[in-house]
Amino acid sequence: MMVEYPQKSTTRSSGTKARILTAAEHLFTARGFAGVTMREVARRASTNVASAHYHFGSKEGLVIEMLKHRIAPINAERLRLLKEAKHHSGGKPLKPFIIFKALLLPIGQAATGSTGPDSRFMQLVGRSFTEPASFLEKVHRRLFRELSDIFMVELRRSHPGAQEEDLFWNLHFVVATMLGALANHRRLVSFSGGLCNDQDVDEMIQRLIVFAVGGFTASIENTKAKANQ
Amino acid sequence: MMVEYPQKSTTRSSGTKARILTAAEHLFTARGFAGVTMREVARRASTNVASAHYHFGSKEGLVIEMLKHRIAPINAERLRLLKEAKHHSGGKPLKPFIIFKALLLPIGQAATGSTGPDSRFMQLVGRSFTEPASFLEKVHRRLFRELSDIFMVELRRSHPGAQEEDLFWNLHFVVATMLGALANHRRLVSFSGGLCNDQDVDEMIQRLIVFAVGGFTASIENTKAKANQ
DNA sequence: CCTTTTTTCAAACGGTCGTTTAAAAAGAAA
DNA sequence: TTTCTTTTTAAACGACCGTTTGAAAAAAGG
Repeated sequence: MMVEYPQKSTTRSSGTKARILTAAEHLFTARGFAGVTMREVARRASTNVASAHYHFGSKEGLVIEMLKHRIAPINAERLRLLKEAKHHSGGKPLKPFIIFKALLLPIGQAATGSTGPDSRFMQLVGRSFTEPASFLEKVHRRLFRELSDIFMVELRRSHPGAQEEDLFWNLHFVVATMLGALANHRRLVSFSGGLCNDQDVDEMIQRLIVFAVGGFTASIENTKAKANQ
Repeated sequence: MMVEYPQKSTTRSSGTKARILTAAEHLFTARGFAGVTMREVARRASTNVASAHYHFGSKEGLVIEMLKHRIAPINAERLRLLKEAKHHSGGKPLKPFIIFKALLLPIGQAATGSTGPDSRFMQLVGRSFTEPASFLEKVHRRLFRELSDIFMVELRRSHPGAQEEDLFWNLHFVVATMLGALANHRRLVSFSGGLCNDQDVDEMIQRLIVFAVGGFTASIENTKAKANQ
């Protein structure tokens, strides 16, 4: 599913800026940031390179703005689900299952559009983390730092006896599982000989949540057991 | 830890080929495949671009040969550990903990060299999976297809009642966790405010194994419970 | 209408890319 | 040494990169 990028406010431009963003999303998803040229983006958007630079300043600017447009709504939905869960919990600590559902469900929703599942978008997010471009680190910090802090608060509340360090490690593993699973989805299809397909995104997310909660809980329990012995 | 690449057999060359491989490993690790030029590799290896093309044919050839040199020994060690475990099990199915230890320990060993831990190499492997370059897919199939098949055999033996599909999904998640955790290790250090460091690779692998086994087991049990209800 | 601002465009700029050429240097075999 | 093969080198090739220029077109304000 490729989203449409609506105009921010009342500008005079036609849909050129939005077309460039959509084209960039398709191309960067397929071939990475370094593997796509501004000329290709412009051609796919039925415009020219100068127009792309006029709207985004630079190639970096285009990449950053596209990632923001895609990731920000997902993170907003994550925080909304978390707040909703807290509202229904009556002040009690949330269960890990609820916390990680809030973290993982929205990315599945984002990948399930009106035209069916689009695993390419999931690859895009996963890849944005492993691409070595240094300017991406700043974007990630801006986009995910606050999210990480808020989820850590809930994890602390739900595991009062746990070490801070353990919570960080295991949240890291959960995020790693999510990113790795999304980014390398095609390998599963290939190695399973087609037995596992990539059409049912919901199924994948459900499996992912179960795995993440299981790993997280097992790891926390393991450390607790070691401390008690 | 950057390995030294010994000469394959009795060639007339001096260490140029080995120096190019080492230089390529450093640079590709730091900035990705598309982000490094042949000229940079040659300069770091104290030679010139024509020499690199003479030894490796093309930039793709250099990337492929470097990955092979690094990954093949790791996979050999994985198979050795698995065979050793089978030898000690007396014909009984291996426990998931033993299976995943064989899968995950060797990558930790590879990242712990004489000069201390080198998380850059872990990033390299993780990145090689998310880089969009299509020629990498062929390399991965060659390097990991057999490994995947062999580990699947052991997982089937240890989970006789489990669905084939579930085993594939959860092996995928384990590998995804490993790759994601390795590739994005720096984020953990950053988001934990330095509380979790990246110096103790052994600790990381131990935590990874516990998480992986926990997630795998929980997911298999979950499906079994659903089937029985 | 005319003026002013925003948006689009073809063309070009300076640079760097992966790769190749052709000749010199080095090494092995005799 | 002479001959033959392998390795190294400087220089160049053609293509493409991100970005900029300057002017035309379009839209908005009066």
